[in-house]
Amino acid sequence: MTDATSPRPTLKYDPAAIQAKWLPVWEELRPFATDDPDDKRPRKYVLDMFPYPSGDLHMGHAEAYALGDVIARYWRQQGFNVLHPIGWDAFGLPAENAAIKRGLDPRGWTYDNIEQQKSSMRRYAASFDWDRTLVTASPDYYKWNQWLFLKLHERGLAYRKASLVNWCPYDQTVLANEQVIDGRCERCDNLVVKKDLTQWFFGITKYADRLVDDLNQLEGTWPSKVLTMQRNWIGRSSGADVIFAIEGRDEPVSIYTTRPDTLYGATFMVVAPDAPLAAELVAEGSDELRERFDAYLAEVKAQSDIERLATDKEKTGVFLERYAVNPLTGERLPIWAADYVLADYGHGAIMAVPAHDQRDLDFARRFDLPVRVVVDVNQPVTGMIPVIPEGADLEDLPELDPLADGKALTGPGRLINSGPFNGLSKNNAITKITEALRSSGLGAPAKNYRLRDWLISRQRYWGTPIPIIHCPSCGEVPVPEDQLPVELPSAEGLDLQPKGTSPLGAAEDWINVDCPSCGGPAKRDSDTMDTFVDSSWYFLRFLSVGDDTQAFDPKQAEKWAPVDQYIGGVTHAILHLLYARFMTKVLFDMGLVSFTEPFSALLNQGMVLMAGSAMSKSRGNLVKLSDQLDEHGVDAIRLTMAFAGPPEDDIDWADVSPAGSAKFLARAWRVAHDVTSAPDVVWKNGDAKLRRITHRFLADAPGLVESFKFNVVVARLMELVNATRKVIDSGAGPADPAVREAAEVTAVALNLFAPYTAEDMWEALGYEPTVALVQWRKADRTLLREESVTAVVQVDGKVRDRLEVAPNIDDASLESLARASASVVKAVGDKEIATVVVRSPKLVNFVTKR
RNA sequence: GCCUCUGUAGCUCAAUGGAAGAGCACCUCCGUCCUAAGGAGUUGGUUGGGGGUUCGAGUCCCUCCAGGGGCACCA
Repeated sequence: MTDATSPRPTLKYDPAAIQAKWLPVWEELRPFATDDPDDKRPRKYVLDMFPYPSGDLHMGHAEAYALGDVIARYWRQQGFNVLHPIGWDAFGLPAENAAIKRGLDPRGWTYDNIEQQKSSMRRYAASFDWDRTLVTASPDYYKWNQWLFLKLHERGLAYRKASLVNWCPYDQTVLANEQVIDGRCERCDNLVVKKDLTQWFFGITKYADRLVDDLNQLEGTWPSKVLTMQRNWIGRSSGADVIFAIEGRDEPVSIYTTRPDTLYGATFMVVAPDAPLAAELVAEGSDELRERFDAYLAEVKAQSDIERLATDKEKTGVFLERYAVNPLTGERLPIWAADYVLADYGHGAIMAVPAHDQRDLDFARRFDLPVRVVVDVNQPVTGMIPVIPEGADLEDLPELDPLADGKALTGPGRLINSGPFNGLSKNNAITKITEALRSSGLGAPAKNYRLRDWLISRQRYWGTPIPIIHCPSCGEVPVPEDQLPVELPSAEGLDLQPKGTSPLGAAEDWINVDCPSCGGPAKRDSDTMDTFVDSSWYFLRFLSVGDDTQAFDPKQAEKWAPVDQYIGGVTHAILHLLYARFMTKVLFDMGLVSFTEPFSALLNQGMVLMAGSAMSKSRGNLVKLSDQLDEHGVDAIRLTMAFAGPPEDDIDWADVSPAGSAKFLARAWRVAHDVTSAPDVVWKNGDAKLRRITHRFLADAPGLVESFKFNVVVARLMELVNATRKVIDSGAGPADPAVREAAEVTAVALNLFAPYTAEDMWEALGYEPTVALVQWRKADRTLLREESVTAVVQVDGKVRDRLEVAPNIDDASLESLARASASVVKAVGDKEIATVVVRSPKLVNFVTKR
């Protein structure tokens, strides 16, 4: 029926069939296992942020794991032994809330979801090492959370203190600062209130400097956006502590300022109304003053954070009828209490310099306080050179009157009204005045941080129990290491409803224990740990899953860690990454790891949107991953994720075409099936043009993958397939060796994006599975060279001629060729040539005299 | 308000300071009993606007416009 002239019957590309065909083969082959101790390949650790098992996988997971898998598969093709594990961040509120709602144990709900996600990931063909999974909710994981807690406790890095903490009235639990977004609970979006409670903290502020400084190591391999966010969050600033005497008080008061140069411009002092100092200062005042202060304090405390943070809010405050003394001038400064000064930053008190600080200026204008300019910003300086614009009329310079125009002068300048410091530049004055204060014992250089210690205790059930026993006679007693883990008791019979105290407190059999120290009756700590503790070190546990003698084996850490490439959403740009970085430094100090940063490189993938907005059930724009997989096949979805754009950009599902991806895969697949030559054909006899395209691709793709330009790789692959098709249909034909070569390269490259299709092509081309372990072929450099290139000849920048020349032509020959061109001669006419720019072999430009 | 990134074909993106390109989509044609798959081909641009540096600017500088992100009483 078929003869030479009729088209070959079109083969049917059936994604469902090839998925069913290859999945069991791979399960059998275990191509991604990393358990061979004799493996001599160099190592790479590629890690995707592990998922929270809140249901089946969704489009966001599909994107993240598609992109992470490109990287993992790529490094295998480059000859690396790639560790690419997966686990579950399985503790936390959603499981507990779901359990309450459905009357189930969080355990069952969590593990059911894990099973579902696991089977979806397998079908999705993510190249995970399935022998290295972990679940943070399992006792053999959280035992080591508890162990770490005890280690931090030993080092004074885990401690309990009473403080005003963020409290979510809906979830009935405390929250870390990091979990409060715009004054609202990160999880449930309800307004957060402040509560005075005794809670457990990790001393992350002790590491603040290192957490900032070590970010420099990550410059270039982490998104600069994330580095900025980390720096902002830690919020290091430097300046000076200045000691002010207080009239009628024995003890002086320290304030912190970043602008010691403006000390002569201080016209009043402000203390935080909720700081102990404020209460003390009014204690001896009139009844009327105390009443006014108490009313103000009550008002401030009643404010939600969201109200306090409103920047356009008018300044409020109360004059405390007391005075401080400027240590350099002896000037009396009235002391006010105002809520724009925070009790828990610096010393809870400031010197106010309204001329040079916008907040102080707003306050001064509101309460008619004096404003004195001490830095003349009309004399700005860079280094030693004044930069007043040349010819500027000094009379025309703007008046220095912040009181009138409401704008504080924050820029550089020279000091005025500052006694012996007049004439110094701002930066110079900062040094000089700080030094003057230090030598007379009135101050010292100081640093401050926005970062606060990490509040880790939670009054909820579904988390790691804190391994501390409270004994009436011995106090806080750590659970001895050999008694770990402190297992979470069954939820059965416990009321998990949030009520402000941990549900564990009601587990009588569990909470009451003998004190490990004195043997007397004692109680376990009933709080559980923030789940960010779990995820702060999980990347190390993957190296030693199943080891019940240690959290991780330092020798394995030496071998694999730190993570070479971490992949995850930008939503974790602050919280998770900061905590993992902190924990790594603690482990470094303990001598357990030899590195100080956990993730050498970070890739943030964007989100998957639908028609411009985030997908959600309530919006009714939810695209179900399982539907997409059923309709288009796994490979088409993975390819769509990679092709949609740069990984860090959001993908709008309304803008992409999974059907188009499937069409391309079918084309590629058919090309492989059209190949008629045998695997041992001699490449060099193949079509030269196609071979050049193939080898260009081989040469370019690695660099593109390594710079995460997956979309460009896919576009290049499409070009390659189109070119191959052309040779098959209207060129040298399907038997040409170049066609086979191109098809093989396509199969190997497609393994990155579409592993099922790639495997099936590989089989059609006559090879055994699995294509995932086939090495990337080196490009043949000699094929990349063009035998001739087009040189552009310009006259005065306008293209006048094009010349076909040898790629290695020298400047002189190219110039004389160009000079000989008729169109050049015509364009130059009788004008004189002034300059000739030669950039062989691509360009000659004759510039004429004008 | 401050800082920052990005504006190139309908969409997604390329282009060491040297000819403005690719993929997808669109359109036309071939093919087919019909439809679709499949194949061939053609369109498509003031590189957000303006100014500057340069022999030469998408690329460097200034400015404006638009969008994204971050920070926003942390002294």
